[in-house]
Amino acid sequence: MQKEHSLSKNQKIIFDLIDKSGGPMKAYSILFNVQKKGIKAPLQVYRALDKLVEIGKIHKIESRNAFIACQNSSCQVSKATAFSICESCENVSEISNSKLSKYLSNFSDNSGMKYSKYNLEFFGLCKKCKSKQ
Amino acid sequence: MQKEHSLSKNQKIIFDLIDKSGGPMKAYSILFNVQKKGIKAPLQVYRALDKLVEIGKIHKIESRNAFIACQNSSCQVSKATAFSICESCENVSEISNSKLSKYLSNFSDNSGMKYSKYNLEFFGLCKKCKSKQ
DNA sequence: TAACGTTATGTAATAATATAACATTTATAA
DNA sequence: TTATAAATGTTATATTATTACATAACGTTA
Repeated sequence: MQKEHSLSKNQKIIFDLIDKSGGPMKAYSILFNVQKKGIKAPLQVYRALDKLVEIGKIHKIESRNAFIACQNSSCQVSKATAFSICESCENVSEISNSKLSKYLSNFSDNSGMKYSKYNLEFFGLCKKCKSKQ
Repeated sequence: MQKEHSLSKNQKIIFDLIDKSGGPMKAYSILFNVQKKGIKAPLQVYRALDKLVEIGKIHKIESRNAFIACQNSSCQVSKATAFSICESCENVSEISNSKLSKYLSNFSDNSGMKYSKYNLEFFGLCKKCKSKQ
């Protein structure tokens, strides 16, 4: 049993917003959406985002500067993430494929470096966008 | 035989700088370094970077907002990239491992989405930094 | 070479993303 | 309950990237 993180007020507000949105959200869009709840400054948002990333409740989509709620219930920490990104509609989903994660977690090259973390982003067209072409 | 891209003036200046640096460079650091060569504005840098990324001469390290010269001579287009990043000294190197690239290029999940591109970033401590701990 | 389309360049302004610095408050644990 | 860590609030600013518009260079082909 792992320790459950109880979120602080701002962390909870921001996590709930991202989680409910169902997709990736950008920091300033989050800020705009939580201003009515008293969160007024970028730093308040970034601090909550940092913490949420740290504990694995959300992930950052690096190529998009956006944040998405973890869709993988077993994901306690963000150390092995993989996403599929549609280059047309920008839909993002988290890939949870145990073969892939096993393969990457065990990957080592000839540098002698041991990797403790990875992030993988796949790009293409989702089914919907493909059919619209 | 693939078409050889001849770089324009600005593209060449900027590629040479990044290539010679031997590591990742950030856009505004590039700008600072090429001002003596007449490139004065961010947009001139970003335009050259965009083109160089497009033709595969450089890659963007998304998690660092930095650009590195392609270290893989066979890399004509940036569609399958993997990097190893040291979280202490920020050294970055491109991984060229045919098994890995084959595995990822052929990867498909149950979404039915066919991926045309991917970017993978591994994180850890390089040998040097590990030994210093 | 003239005319055309495409690619690259120059320049100014501004948008979007993220952090520094400092003061204060709240939660946690010894 | 006191001390320590974690979170918050606020202002200012740093960093990264794009919009908009004007001009120049290049490549093709009539």
